[in-house]
Amino acid sequence: MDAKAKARYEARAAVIKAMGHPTRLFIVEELARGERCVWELTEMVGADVSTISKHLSVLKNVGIVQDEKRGSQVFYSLLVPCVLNFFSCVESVLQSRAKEHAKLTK
Amino acid sequence: MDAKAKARYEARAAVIKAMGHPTRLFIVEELARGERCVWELTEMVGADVSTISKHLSVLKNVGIVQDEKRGSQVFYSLLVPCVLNFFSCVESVLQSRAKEHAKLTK
DNA sequence: CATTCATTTGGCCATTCGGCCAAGGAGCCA
DNA sequence: TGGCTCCTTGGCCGAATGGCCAAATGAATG
Repeated sequence: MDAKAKARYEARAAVIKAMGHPTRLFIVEELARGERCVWELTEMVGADVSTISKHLSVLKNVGIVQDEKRGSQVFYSLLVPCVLNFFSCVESVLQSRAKEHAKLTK
Repeated sequence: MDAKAKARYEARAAVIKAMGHPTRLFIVEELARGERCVWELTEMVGADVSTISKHLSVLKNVGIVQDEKRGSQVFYSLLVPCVLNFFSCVESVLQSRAKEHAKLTK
């Protein structure tokens, strides 16, 4: 694996990694329903505002969401909806794992 | 978000998180071509065998790959091929980011 | 049964992550 | 202007991650 290939895998991994956190996963799913401002998400998640803000900046930095300031509020929205496709695949991974587990405990 | 919902997001995030590492991403892509034993992957990646072995166990624990011992070697294979769908979406995230960047530097 | 080869596991260390709190803008309204 | 609300940033700290080396395990072969 040369340096160029390595950089490509790192860029890809960064995007996926950004989704690899329960709170950020929740945020992405919620933004799929429509734009939300920071305190709305904060209320839903039940964490500190600063925590949510940092999660949002992670998602923004990799290009999954975008922000728009309107008045005193900042509204976030999903920039790349195809990330939602992850969910169905993840579910099938979880199911296949459940199946494996059942097999082992048979 | 109640405890049950939280647990569901954690389980999902764990699967995605397992993909969120350049080396593991490479391994998944390579296993999509067919089964590989540990040292083959080790050679391709160019890291320590123990490192690769640990990456493989991460992927195995979340149910993305499976292992099969044959003789003195352990062959890994992709259990849930739909994870490959991630790649095209990740590419479009990267492209949308590139586009944003171009807009900013205009 | 000793040895060798393929892999996993444990330990250690540096780095990153994720959470909260506190402080710092930025816009709005009196 | 002063004070409010909304959000971001910096700092701190405990926990998790990722890498290597060294040691343990397990199978195959002499």
